Amino acid sequence: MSTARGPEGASPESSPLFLQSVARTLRVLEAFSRFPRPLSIAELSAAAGLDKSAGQRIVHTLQALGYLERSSAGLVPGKKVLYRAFDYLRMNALVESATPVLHELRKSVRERVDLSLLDVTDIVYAVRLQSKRENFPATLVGRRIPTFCSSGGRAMLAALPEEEAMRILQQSDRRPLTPRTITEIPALLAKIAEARREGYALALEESALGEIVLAAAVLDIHGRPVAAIHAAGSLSEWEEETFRRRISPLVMEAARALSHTYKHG
Amino acid sequence: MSTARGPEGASPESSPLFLQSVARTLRVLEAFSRFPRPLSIAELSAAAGLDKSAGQRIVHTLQALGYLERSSAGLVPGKKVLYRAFDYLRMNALVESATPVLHELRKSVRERVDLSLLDVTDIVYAVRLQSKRENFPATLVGRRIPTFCSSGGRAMLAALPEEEAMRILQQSDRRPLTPRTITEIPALLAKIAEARREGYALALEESALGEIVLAAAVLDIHGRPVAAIHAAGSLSEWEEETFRRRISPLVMEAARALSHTYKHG
DNA sequence: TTCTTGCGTATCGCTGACCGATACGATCGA
DNA sequence: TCGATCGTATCGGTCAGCGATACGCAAGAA
Repeated sequence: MSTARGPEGASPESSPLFLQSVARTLRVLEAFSRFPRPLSIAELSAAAGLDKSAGQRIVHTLQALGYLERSSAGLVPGKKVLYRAFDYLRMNALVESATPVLHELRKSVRERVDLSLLDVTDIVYAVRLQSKRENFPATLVGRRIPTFCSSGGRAMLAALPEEEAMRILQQSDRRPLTPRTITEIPALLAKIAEARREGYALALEESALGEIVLAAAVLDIHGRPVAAIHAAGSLSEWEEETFRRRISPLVMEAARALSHTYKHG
Repeated sequence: MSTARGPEGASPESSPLFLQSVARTLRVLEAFSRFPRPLSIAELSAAAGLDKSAGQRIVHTLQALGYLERSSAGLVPGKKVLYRAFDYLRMNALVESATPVLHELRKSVRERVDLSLLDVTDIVYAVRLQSKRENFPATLVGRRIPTFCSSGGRAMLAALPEEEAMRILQQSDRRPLTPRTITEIPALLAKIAEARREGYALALEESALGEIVLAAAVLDIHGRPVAAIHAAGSLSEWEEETFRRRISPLVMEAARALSHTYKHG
């Protein structure tokens, strides 16, 4: 997100090894993240900070390669991006071993269960086993939400050295996703401390209204958090206390089964 | 795959608008498709047809941008590729409207159901609702299998003008995936004709042993096939005739519900 | 130990791939 | 009939990127 860096090192972007042509290419594809609709060449160029000519060339090439497609309303991402996601998922040993565990968990909790991966200030959903009808983007693999306001994110922050968790909180864009999103650092630290104490984290309507989510961190062989297992229920069907009591042991057990096994990175 | 082209036009790769730097970048990311394991800079460079220096620069940049990550055993795809897949899926109106339909279908057939998208000689799975334990890569979104030997692919070929279907068959790399894969053009044409007649296509152990798959095509507003809905069962539990009789009406109904609605392209 | 091989990393002068200004035709609404 | 905005195409200048080269390190063989 931000270009802000710690005081320590030279940024990778200023290295002579950093190719602006590569960065430009990816900025074009990333435009759809901010503007999720068919875009014209001009819009893509503007979103990527390019002039019309540069945009035209990059779009032409990406289209020829299948990373962009023309729809009636403009350019959209191409099917090739799905192939690349497949490459990611199939090579990820954690995703592989988590899949049967999640299915098992899904059977016992009978609610939506997810596996998310930690990516500093965000978490990404890598496996999702949904239950009921929900709003569409929220059910997709690749979906990203802020670490600070997700149960899984906070479960992982709780497993990090405090100073490191603090740094991530400070880097985060802490705009609330719902009226109930906790955004103040002290309150977040309290929730993280609670997660450390209990072994799981809970989020009440912090990323979607009406939703209660509980998560536990998956640790790698060095004890560092790499992923989290979530279980999500509806507040129309669950009391907070019942949810905690019934679901947390199952989620923690699933997370423990995956922890300390692989190097995961 | 092949660079072979029809006689008609200048290839997009020879256009002055085609940027080799963009193509090189993507060739690096595509290396994992052929070599699904952590790769060194040297291996990535070789796989992408680059010398060491060019590879070093591109890898450095992709890593800085989060499209490559370092694992203990080498470089692997980065989480950013998942974000791009999310952009694809959330913008795809067909995927969106198919999701509830697939859930409904899943409930009535109680077997794995998928939505696949046509990409000329391949089909890509875009939504997957699995049932039992299966081999891992076969359950992932983004997975690609040849059009000619998948039930969904053949259902879509049946909805194309014959000459166009023929051209796709001829372009295809028709190496068998299992001993039971049908690879001869006349036999394939017969299966396609059957699909056209029945309204659905069937594949018996053609992409995975022990698996019976049945699919129907989803048509866009112009009547062109854009996707297919699959239902997959195990031969240890199903007779072919029972499967056809019980499953085909449900799959065809689901495909019909999605057809002719959106422009889809 | 010493040599070798392969790795990641870093440097640097040359050059052609790419830049961006420019122009043209089509489409669409006002 | 305009003007705005789109996609498309052209072209000479130049700097981003090329690739040869070299260095340090780690692992394995001799």
